[in-house]
Amino acid sequence: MSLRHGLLGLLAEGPASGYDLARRFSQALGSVWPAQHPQIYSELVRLEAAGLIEVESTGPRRRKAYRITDAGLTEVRRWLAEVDVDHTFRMEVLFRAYFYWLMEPEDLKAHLAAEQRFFAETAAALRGYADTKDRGEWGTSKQTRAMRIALEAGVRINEALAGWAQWAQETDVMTAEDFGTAKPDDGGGEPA
Amino acid sequence: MSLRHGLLGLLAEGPASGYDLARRFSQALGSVWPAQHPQIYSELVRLEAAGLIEVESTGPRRRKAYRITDAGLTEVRRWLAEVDVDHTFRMEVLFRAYFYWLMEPEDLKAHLAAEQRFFAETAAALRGYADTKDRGEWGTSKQTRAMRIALEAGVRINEALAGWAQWAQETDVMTAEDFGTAKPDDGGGEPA
DNA sequence: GAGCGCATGTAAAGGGTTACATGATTCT
DNA sequence: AGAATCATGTAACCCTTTACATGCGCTC
Repeated sequence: MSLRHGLLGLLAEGPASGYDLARRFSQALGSVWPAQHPQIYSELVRLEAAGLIEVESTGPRRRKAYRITDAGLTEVRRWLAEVDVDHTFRMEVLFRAYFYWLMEPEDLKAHLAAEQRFFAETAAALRGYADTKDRGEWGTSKQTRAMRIALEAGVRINEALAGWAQWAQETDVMTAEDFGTAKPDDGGGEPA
Repeated sequence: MSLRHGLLGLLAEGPASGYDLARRFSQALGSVWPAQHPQIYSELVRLEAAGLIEVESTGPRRRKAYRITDAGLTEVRRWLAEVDVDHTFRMEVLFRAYFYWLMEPEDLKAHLAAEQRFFAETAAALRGYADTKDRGEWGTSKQTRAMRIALEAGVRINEALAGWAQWAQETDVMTAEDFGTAKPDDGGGEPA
């Protein structure tokens, strides 16, 4: 489970409320690890019970800000240093590609064009954001620099996918004669 | 939920058992949409109850092969054509990057080097597989061509991430003086 | 005082993983 | 005969999403 450690990581930057954390997930973080507020609030309760975070202050509108404890800081660091990275992705976009052969050629063309646009726009937006970091508009703290690195990955992945969508449209791989006929081929298609 | 439609998509290629499908997920598909056998078996039961698939045959070792029905084929196509793509990813690799500032510099260096190696190797393996497709070793069916497109995305993403990991190691963004000190900065780091 | 955004939560359902369990067939 | 692999399933638990619910504080 990464959410637990993600929350600890965010709280390592400074105290924050569940609402604050949910906002950060809905922005940058949510594009690589979605999380909605009910999950965040309940995870915070568990983290507090485990002594990894504690209530720092209460504000207006019964706002509760949490602060990370020493035990919590140790735990994030342990996660980062010792727990193996899970390299499996979950990307519906690519999952769908395996089934493109079931789509009508016009639908597929439109789909790929829309994907290309989407990824190119996302990449451009992230690139613009990265540029503001490079101009120093967010300071030069360690956190900012780490975010810059994460941002770079986002830019490159979105650029790569935009390029892929363009390639897929241009390649004749999918435009051959038998494509888009009503029925699938019989048989599995395993090689000799 | 994508698994339901993924199973339908695979069964559209031809009849298969739960075991077969689990194997395909553990190979190529699992890298973009993980699924273990208990989930697959129980989903197959639900798909059969919904009339989207039916038992085609029973074989040795009480093997049960399923075949997609016309309703099932219609349903995958509807999914591909009408249901909006969910562009959110789930990538622990990138999620961690937001918290790199909490890592010891040596640990981070080693981590990034390992990531670069991993992605470069994965990209190379996928590229090799894609080449066998381009040499026609798997035929030229629609399915093969769709898989070729999915494969290309895998190659490009892994290449992009290998490049990113290399860039992250080379950039001085993370190697500045204050990195790796025991305590995080105080305060949130929001801009002016 | 009406409406909006802040802020927190609960409940229920759905999706996904891990552990456990079993039996059949093939290979050596 | 024993080991490996094929093949299916159940149970328990955990993670995640969606819907429902509530109240406070600020602004117009």
